[in-house]
Amino acid sequence: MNKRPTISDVARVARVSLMSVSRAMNNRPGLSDETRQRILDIADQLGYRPSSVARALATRQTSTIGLVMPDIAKPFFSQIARGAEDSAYENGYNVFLINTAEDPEREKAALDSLWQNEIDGAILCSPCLSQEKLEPYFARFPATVLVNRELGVSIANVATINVDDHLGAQKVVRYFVENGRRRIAFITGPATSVSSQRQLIGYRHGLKAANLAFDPSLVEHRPPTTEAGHAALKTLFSRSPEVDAVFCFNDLVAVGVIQACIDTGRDVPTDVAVIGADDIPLASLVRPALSTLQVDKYQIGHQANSLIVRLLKNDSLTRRTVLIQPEFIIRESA
Amino acid sequence: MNKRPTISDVARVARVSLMSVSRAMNNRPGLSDETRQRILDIADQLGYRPSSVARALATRQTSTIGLVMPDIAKPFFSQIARGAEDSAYENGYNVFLINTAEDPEREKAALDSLWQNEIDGAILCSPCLSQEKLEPYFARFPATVLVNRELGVSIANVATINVDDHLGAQKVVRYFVENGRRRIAFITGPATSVSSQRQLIGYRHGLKAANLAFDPSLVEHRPPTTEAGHAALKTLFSRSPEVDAVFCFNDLVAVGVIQACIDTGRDVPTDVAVIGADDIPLASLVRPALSTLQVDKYQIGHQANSLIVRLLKNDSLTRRTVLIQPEFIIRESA
DNA sequence: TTGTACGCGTTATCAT
DNA sequence: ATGATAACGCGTACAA
Repeated sequence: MNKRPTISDVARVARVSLMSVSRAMNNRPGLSDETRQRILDIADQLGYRPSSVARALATRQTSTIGLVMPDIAKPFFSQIARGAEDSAYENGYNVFLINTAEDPEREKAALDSLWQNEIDGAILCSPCLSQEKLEPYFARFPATVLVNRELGVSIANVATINVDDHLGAQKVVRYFVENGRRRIAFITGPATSVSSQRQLIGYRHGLKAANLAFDPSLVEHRPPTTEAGHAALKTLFSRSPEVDAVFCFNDLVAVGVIQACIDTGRDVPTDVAVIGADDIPLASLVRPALSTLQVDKYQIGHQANSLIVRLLKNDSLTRRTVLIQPEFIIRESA
Repeated sequence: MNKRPTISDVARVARVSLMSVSRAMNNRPGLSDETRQRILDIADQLGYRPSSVARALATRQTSTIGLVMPDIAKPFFSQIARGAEDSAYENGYNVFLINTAEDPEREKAALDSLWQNEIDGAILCSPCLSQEKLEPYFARFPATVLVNRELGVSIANVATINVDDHLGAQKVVRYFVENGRRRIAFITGPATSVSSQRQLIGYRHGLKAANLAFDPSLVEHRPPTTEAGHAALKTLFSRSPEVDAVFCFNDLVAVGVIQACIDTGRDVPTDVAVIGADDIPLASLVRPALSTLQVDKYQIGHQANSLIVRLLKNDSLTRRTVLIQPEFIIRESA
C-alpha cells in the first residue's frame, strides 16, 4: 500500500518549515505569493493531502455529520439521505450513515458511535428514543437536527424539521367530504409514531369541521407496509362494508389498500377513494395512480444539513423550527 | 457543549498510568483482573469513550469504510447500502456515504476524500471512472470492493462482485422463445454501462441459440428510467409493430414499457410479454405484476462489506471474484 | 515573512 | 503487572 506523503515531506522538498506548508494549504496569510505557489505546486506534485485524522485531532473538528435513520432502503429515507449528502458535499462535509432498524438499542449505539467519532453534527430521522435519553446527546454534539420529531423546549444548538401532517390530514378529509364521501376510514401507523399522532388529530379535526362523527372502528393502527395496508382494509370492510374513502399513513399502505379494493371487487375511486402520503416514486407508477400528500423528501434532507451548517457557524439561529407543508396531489385514486 | 473525558481523566481517578487504561479498554493482556475491572468501572462511571480520532492517528486505522454510489435515492443502490451498513455494524465499522451522480469529477473527488480520510476500505458501486484512473486508489486503500464492475487483472487487495447479466439475459430470451415469442426487443442502458454490455451479449447468444436473427432495429439504448422506457417502446412500435416481447434493462424501464403497451391498446402479456431486471419493490406492486430477474441487492451490499473485512484481516483471499446469479421470477407480465 | 515548540488523545516500545 | 516516553500528522501561539 502506498505511504501517504505528510506535511514534513512537502516541507523538506520545498525547503521551508511545516508552518509555511500549513499556511499554504489552508490559504492563510503570512506567506509571499511566490513561496505559497511553490509550496502548492510541490504539494500537488507529491500528491499530498492533509490527513483529516490528524487535522481533526488538532482542531477538534471532523467535518463530518452523522445521519441516523430507521432504514435507508425505504424510499422516504433514501431520498432524505440524498438531499443531506448533497448539501454536505456542497459544504465540504462527510457523512456517516447509520441505520437503526427502529431498534432503540441500535439507535443508542449509533449515537454513542457518533459521539466517539466526534462528529460535528447529527441528523436524527424519526428517532425512537425518549426525549430523556436523547437529551444528553444534544449537549455532546455541536449541532443536532431532528427530523420528524418535536422538541418541547428550545435548545440553542438543536433544530427540528417536521411535516405538517395535521393540516395535511385535515385537507384530505375535507376533500373526501367535498366529493360526497361519508364513511372515511383512516389506516395509520403505530400509535407511538409522531406522524401518526399528528395525522390522527388532523383527521378528527377534519371530521368535526364537516360535522361528521368520529368512529373509532374506522381507524386502524398498522405497520407502514403494503401488506399491512392490504390486511387492514380487509378488516375494515368486514366490519364496515360501507367505507367509501380511505386515508392512509403512507403510499406503501395505500397501494395495499388499492389492491384489497380490487380483490374485493370494488372500483377505485368510484366505490372507494384512496389517498396516501409522502409521494414516493411508486405513487405515480401504480394504476390507478395514487393521490397523495406530497412531501419534498430531498428538500428535507438538504435543509437538515444546511441547518447543521448554519448552527455550526452561527450560534444564533432564530428560526430553529421548520414546518414543511405537504402538497396535495390529485391523481386517479381519489 | 460537554467536554469529553479523556484517557488521562480515567487514569488520574483510577491512580494508574495511561497505558493501563488503554490496556483495559482494549482488552489487552498485562493487567490483573482486579485493576482491569476497577478501571473499566471508573471509565464507565465517567462516561469515557476512547476518541476514535486520536486512536486512528495512533493506529493508522479508522474503522471506517467508504461507500460510493451513483445515487442512494435509487432503490437498487439504497438496498445495497442497507446490506453494507448492516455488515459494517456487525463488524464494528463506520460507513462514509458518498453519491457521485454519475459525474466523473465528483467520483474522483469522492475517492480523494476517502483517501484523505484514511478509510480502511472502499466499496465502489458502478464506478464511471476508467480503470486507469481507478487503479491508483487500489494502491492507496487497504482494501477495495468493486460492485458491478470488472477488473481485468487480479489485484491482491481488490475484490469484485458482479451480477451474471449475461446468463440472465440468455434465460429471458429462452423463456420468451419457449412461449412462442419471435420478435423480441431489448431496451438496454447506456452503451457505456457494463451491465448493458453483458446483457446485450447474453441477448444475442440467446437469440442465436434459438436460431433467431439478431435485428439491431429491435435494440434501443436508453437511460434507465420509466419515462425513457415508455418513449423507447413507442419508438420500437412505430418501427416494428409486430414486437411481441420486450426485455428491459431494469424494472423502472419495464414499468414504462407496460404503460406504453396499455397506452397503445396492447395487452400485457397476451400481446406483448415484458420482463425487467433487479426486482425492486415496485415490481411486485405494479399491475400486471412484473416478471423479472431478481437480484439480491441487500446480499450484494452485505457481501461487499464482508469481503472488505476479510481482505483487511486476511491478506490471502483466494476467491476475490464473486458472480451473483439472478433468479428468474415469473409473475404476470410474461 | 518565516520558524520553533507544544498540544490534541491515543497506542507502541521499551523499560522496571 | 505496570509505567515512562516517544511517536502519529497537523494546527496554534508565540518568537524571530
